[in-house]
Amino acid sequence: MTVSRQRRATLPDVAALAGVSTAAAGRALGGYGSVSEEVRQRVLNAAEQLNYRANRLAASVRTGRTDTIGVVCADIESPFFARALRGISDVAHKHGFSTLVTNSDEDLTSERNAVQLLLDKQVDGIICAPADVQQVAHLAQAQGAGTPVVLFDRMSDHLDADAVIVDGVKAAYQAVSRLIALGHERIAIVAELRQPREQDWARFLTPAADVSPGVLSPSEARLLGYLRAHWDAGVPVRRELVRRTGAYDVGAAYRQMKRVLALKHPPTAVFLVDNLMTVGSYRAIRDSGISVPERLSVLAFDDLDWTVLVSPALSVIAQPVYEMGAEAARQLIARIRGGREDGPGTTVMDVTLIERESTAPVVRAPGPVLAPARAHGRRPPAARVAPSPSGASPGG
Amino acid sequence: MTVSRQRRATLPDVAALAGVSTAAAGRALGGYGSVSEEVRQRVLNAAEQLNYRANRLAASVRTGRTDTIGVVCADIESPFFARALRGISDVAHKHGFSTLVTNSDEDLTSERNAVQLLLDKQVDGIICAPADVQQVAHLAQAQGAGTPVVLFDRMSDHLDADAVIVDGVKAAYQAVSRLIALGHERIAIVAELRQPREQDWARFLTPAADVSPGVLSPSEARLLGYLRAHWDAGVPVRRELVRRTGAYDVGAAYRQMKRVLALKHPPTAVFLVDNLMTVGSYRAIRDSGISVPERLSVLAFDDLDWTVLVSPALSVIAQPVYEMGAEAARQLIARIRGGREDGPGTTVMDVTLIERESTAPVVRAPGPVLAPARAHGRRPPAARVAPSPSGASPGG
DNA sequence: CTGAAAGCGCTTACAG
DNA sequence: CTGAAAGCGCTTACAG
Repeated sequence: MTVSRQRRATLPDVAALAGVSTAAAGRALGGYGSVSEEVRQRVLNAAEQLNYRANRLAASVRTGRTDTIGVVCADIESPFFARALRGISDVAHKHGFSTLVTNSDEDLTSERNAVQLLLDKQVDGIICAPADVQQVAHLAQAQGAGTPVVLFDRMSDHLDADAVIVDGVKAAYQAVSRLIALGHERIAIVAELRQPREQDWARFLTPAADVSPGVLSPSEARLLGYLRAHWDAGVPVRRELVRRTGAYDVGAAYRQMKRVLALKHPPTAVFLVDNLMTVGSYRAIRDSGISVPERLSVLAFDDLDWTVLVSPALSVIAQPVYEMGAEAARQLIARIRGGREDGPGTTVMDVTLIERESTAPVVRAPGPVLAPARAHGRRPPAARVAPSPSGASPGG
Repeated sequence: MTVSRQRRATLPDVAALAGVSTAAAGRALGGYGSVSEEVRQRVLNAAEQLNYRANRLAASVRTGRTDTIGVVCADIESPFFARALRGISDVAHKHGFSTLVTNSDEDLTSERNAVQLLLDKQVDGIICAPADVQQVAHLAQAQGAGTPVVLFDRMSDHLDADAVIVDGVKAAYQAVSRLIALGHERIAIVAELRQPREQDWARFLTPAADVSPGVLSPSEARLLGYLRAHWDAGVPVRRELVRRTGAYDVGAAYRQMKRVLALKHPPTAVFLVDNLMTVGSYRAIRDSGISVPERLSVLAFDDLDWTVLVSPALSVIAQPVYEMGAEAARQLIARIRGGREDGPGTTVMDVTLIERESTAPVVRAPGPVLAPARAHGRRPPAARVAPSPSGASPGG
């Protein structure tokens, strides 16, 4: 079954049928310049008859605008970016822009290629969640060539651009402080922390250190908040409770969580730093048969579909993900339109700590912490005890 | 801080610097036609010096190709489409195509606009999950204008196009038959079923009816499989157990599930037809405090991150989502490249029934089915009993 | 292999 | 308001 591919009608076709010049036809259809009502009607009729649709590419070549926003996600499959994307595209559409979405998979080379592709396709501006906050020369170059850039979820000291973020340090600080207030002193953290940067951790360990958020990846920021919450509460940080996966990888999170639970002195609480870490770690917790929150309090970054479906429901730090995307789009469009005279700025959005059922006051563990797998959630709840007054960690 | 926007170098700029014609420069950089090695080098050097990047838009205007695939998702936020999108874009990139992603939100008007936008942007082909399998004239028109279309997740008798789908009738039949084999006779189903089509259901109710999959939406296909499994097993279909939400809406699924659980003769099993229905319904089940699988077996369509995180782990019908996306992209690219002589065809992918912990043999319910909310998962497991030999539904 | 010219389908000054 | 012409930045026949 062969479909006859009749050539698409072009502007000259319409103009000829309407008996006017191409220029007039373009003006009538494109909403620029001025035309008499009579010509407009003739052209509109002709266009309809020919089923005419303007070739936006051709127009873009001429005008230099594409009415398109390029987006570089770090992981398009994660609920975080999926939701943010919706915020971005809702705002974009409202303003007559479409979005061209790419994915870096947290890989710098992929990100550079993605940015290049967007630039080649002449997007009017770029929203990017940079894979590496230290390596952003390609973004600076885009800016230099006249394509505005808005950073999303991560900011960088090496780029003078608008950014829409959450204060990861503060959010983690709030989360971990809450756990400490519940009496926990052995709090594990599972985080990506791609770059080891152990030397920087040492620097972070100096309470007075002034660390710019623009040199921290999201997971580093959250680690810093974790550390600061400990210092401020006078709770020592246990190195073995800080678990680095090295990548945004569910399996790695699973393994790190398993490992930390198998310690002679296991944690009584855990802070999971993003949704991938949460999925992997939570699976490990479930497989280990540890009862939550009796033996282990769990607090996770990012609210997800399923956080209320598990038993007990997960306590979380919720980010305003949709709104973050929407705001990034708004800022970018303002730059594209040239309506902003001010220099680049950073917009910090607020998070919300939602306490559900997975966090509870610490309880003295009398026996072994491991229980048979699958028994999880079927045992009677352990008696809840007030936080132990002393700061001593439970005896081995 | 003003960034100096120096004009981007163009092909004539490069040609001038290299001391050759624009045509030669284009050939050297574009990989078409032939150039001497010496010219190539001079041009490459010049391009590098000027930081030249070809304007792909301009090239597209000339060639009529954009190396871009348009995608119309029904819900970009759902894990199903997010994963499929990855399959699509992985294959697309491998073949030198990028993707332009739009979203219909299951709305026909949005879909028409999206398709129009993609066409205006001159995409080389379109992958679409049509919101309405009956209303696809806009897609036929795209095909007529020479833009190939591949249907994804849903096929239509009204469009002669390639399609990549799962056999929803068969998959649901398999799922529900399994529940029946476990002794369940009161099996609820929660499904979108936007159009009431009650008259068609009546037709479906005739076992012999030959229903073409191309006239069914995914949820209708799954309903049909549900019905057929009942007939073939000689189990009567209870109208009150067929719950229609009318939209892909988590809240509506929650309400329908609540309602069916509140029936005097509640179901002993439930089949959840897609991931949104599952999230909403599962929340209702949890809030109702019904113990799974003791009082209610749960079987859901689509495997998700969290299906193994809840207690008990959910039994599911898993679709090969990534592979479905990849295959759709492969087929579309083959059409674009013109390498296919055969007519359009439908590719049906296999699903897998994964039995985990949420499905079990039916048990006679001695007392009331409702238990206090939140008690869920904390009670000792009910004794498991073999399926009752008679087909009688439990007494009220 | 190479270049001058035309052309893709639009929009934009520029006269009238 | 209207049209003839030039131009956006490429690629494509067409001669040489």
